Amino acid sequence: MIQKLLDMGHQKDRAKLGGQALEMIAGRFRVLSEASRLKLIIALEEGEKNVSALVAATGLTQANVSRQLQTLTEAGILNRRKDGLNVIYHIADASIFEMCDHVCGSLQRRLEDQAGVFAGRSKTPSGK
Amino acid sequence: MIQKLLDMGHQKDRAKLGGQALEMIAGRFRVLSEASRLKLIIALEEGEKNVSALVAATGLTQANVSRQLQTLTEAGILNRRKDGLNVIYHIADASIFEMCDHVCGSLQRRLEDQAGVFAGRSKTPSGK
DNA sequence: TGACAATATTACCATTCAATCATACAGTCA
DNA sequence: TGACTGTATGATTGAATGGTAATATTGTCA
Repeated sequence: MIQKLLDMGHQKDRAKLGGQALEMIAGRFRVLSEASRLKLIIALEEGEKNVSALVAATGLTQANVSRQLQTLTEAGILNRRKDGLNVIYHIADASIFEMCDHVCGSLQRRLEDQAGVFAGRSKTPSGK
Repeated sequence: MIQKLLDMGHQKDRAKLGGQALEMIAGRFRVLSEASRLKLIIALEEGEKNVSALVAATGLTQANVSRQLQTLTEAGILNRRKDGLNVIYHIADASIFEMCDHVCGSLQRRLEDQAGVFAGRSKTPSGK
């Protein structure tokens, strides 16, 4: 099974992605599909932080932060390190930020097209 | 509000992304967080298809395909075009595929690291 | 040791949502 | 017109999960 999953990366043809691989990809997207988790990721971009600092930075409750950090860590997006009473989290997979930028760009293009419609200069008719 | 969202793309500093922008980004990820929808996207990579063809290509039920196509279209990822009885869908935002490749690469690196642990040649200790 | 601080976990509720069935709608052709 | 095909849409159900409050756990210090 591990091998089957590893094959995924070497797969030239996305059409041959198996159900398991698709589920893994979908799962990764799902981890990023919650604003609270994105908040945590972004707060960690400027440097590693312990839980208390993340609570302060995001305005989320301690229990919630702890929970979402677990999700992000299990997904391999964050790493944790203990330092006395503190647990310090940091970004383990910086490619996350490229993904966010990708989405931002995509959303921006979309919004600009929509704005264009209202301005009467539609370039990309939305086949309604 | 539109302007606030448009600002998103010009934002140099992700830390300043507002709550609305974060919700939009999370929403985009959420659309991609279901294997059935990824299946449809991948099926459309080789070219536009009508609903029946997508049902055949994915093995999903017609009602389900129709539902997910609606979600994808509303998200701006697909476009629709009517041709007689048929409704033909095609990719509207090809950057989706780069995102999938990104995730694939990220997952692959992660799996290889994990495999390395089992092989006794761990390069990236997982701070457990 | 006891008191305290930082983090994690448990139990729970409320919400979201994918999937399905049945049915409605739209377009074609006889 | 009616029969048929392709697609969309309620209505419903079950499962997953985010948020929270309370509590447990872990480590520090006096």
